Amino acid sequence: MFFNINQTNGVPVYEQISRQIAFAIASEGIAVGELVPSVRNLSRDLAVNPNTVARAYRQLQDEGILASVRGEGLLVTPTAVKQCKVLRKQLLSERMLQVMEEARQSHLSDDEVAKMVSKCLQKSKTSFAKNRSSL
Amino acid sequence: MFFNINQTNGVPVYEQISRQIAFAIASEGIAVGELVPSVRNLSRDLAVNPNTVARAYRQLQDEGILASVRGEGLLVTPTAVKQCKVLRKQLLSERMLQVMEEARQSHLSDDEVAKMVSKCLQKSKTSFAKNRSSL
Amino acid sequence: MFFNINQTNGVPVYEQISRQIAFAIASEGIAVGELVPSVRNLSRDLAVNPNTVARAYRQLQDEGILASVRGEGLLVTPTAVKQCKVLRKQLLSERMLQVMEEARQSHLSDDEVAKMVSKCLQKSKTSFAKNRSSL
Amino acid sequence: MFFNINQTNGVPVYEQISRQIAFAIASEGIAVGELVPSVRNLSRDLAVNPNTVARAYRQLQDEGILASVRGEGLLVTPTAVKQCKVLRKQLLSERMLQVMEEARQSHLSDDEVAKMVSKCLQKSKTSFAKNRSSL
DNA sequence: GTGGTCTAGACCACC
DNA sequence: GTGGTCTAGACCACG
Repeated sequence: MFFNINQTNGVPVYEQISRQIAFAIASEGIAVGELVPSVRNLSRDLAVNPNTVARAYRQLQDEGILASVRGEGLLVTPTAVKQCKVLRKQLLSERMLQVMEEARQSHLSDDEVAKMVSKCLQKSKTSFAKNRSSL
Repeated sequence: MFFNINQTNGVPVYEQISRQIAFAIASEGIAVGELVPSVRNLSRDLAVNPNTVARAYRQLQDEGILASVRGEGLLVTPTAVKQCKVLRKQLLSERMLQVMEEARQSHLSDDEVAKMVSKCLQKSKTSFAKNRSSL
Repeated sequence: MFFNINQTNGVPVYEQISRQIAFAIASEGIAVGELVPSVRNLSRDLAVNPNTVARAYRQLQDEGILASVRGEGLLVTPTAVKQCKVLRKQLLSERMLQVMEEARQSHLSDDEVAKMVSKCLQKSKTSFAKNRSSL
Repeated sequence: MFFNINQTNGVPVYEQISRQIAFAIASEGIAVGELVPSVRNLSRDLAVNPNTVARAYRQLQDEGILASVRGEGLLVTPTAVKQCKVLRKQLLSERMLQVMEEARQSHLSDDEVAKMVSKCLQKSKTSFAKNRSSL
């Protein structure tokens, strides 16, 4: 599993965590019935406070994506994959739409917007490939 | 001028304002040498606390985009258009890249990402047209 | 408003708080559109940590019962009364049923259970009256 | 003997066990001098960690309700029935009173509370009958 | 070892 | 002043 926490982009850390966990479940990087990393381990790996991880996990529990097993840990519920796939699409397209609308408001021409989009798409592809190969 | 303030999307209101002022300047919706709306008026129009507008203006002054004229108000500096055009590109592509990278991280396929992008682009176009016509 | 926090009965404090806020809304002790007590004030009054109150409030926000207004506080949403009335019935009857089932399991006779119930009902009535008059 | 363990209602499992053992003794479902089920057997039957059963038994030993016989197991002490009857009444009426007080605090009218009580009583009766017949 | 709750206190953003 | 986030660390319950 690979996490990418950015402490300075304004997005709450707990939100980044819960989101990335959900994405991992959606893409079946974490299987149903499996335990997610323990609060303590993950907090150590990400160098964040355990409470922050706990909050992310609590959020996922509230959504029925994780369930706690006493003394064991938190496991992925049977319905989680479906939920996470929906969630992923929602979250991403929500943000994407926001950006696109801001682009429109900026009075850039259609062409310029389109150009910027394809540039960013391309850039993200290469940066993603780079991160991937560095694992 | 048309502003689009969203009180609930997490983006600070003062930043939405300063950004949209800057975009308006970039697209020459507000001309160099012209006065921007007074804090009082704008805050009334946007149904926002005057301090919030004042803060947005202060930020633009700090960046040299606006300058105060005693007893008159705030006017757009000669260098503002250039600065705002740069700023606009920076801000937009920064956010756009962020979103695209998140899309990559979500393990959606290139196709799915591309489809989502074009959908959002399209959607933003229509919603923008709608808002525009309703002015 | 009167709160009754019990630090030692096993029920999480944040849960007691959110529940009692919800009950207050259900009985219209706090009106729609009104602000609930500030985190800092309530935490001081109840002698609990502000984070504990914040957690209770966050839970109510997640349920759509409260909504935050930046720089102002948290207010009761228009749909809250309805939701809280439903919630109240749910929470109470859930607990009540649990107790009744435990009573059954204890192999007490119907008569003995009924007697115990009416005794407790009576007792709660007088204790409630007492608390009420002592306000 | 029939146990009814609920892993998810917040009540510690070991307490559910010790309580139900005590109730069984109170109603003479387990006779004085008899051995209670072995930790190993009971933990298997209840699908619970042996430590959890051991803890429940330890608690009952501490209260003098069970006593260990080397090489044999744990037996019900002569004073147990009396103690358990007292305990049962205490535990049940304590919880029941708690619920009733919460009902009062919720500002439901006497009538509504009474209605809810009788409903739950009824419901518990039928659910108990059902469980009983399914043994 | 696991998660859950709570405290104390810092810092930020907004009004 | 308001809520929101995060850290640090304690204690509990459970396995």
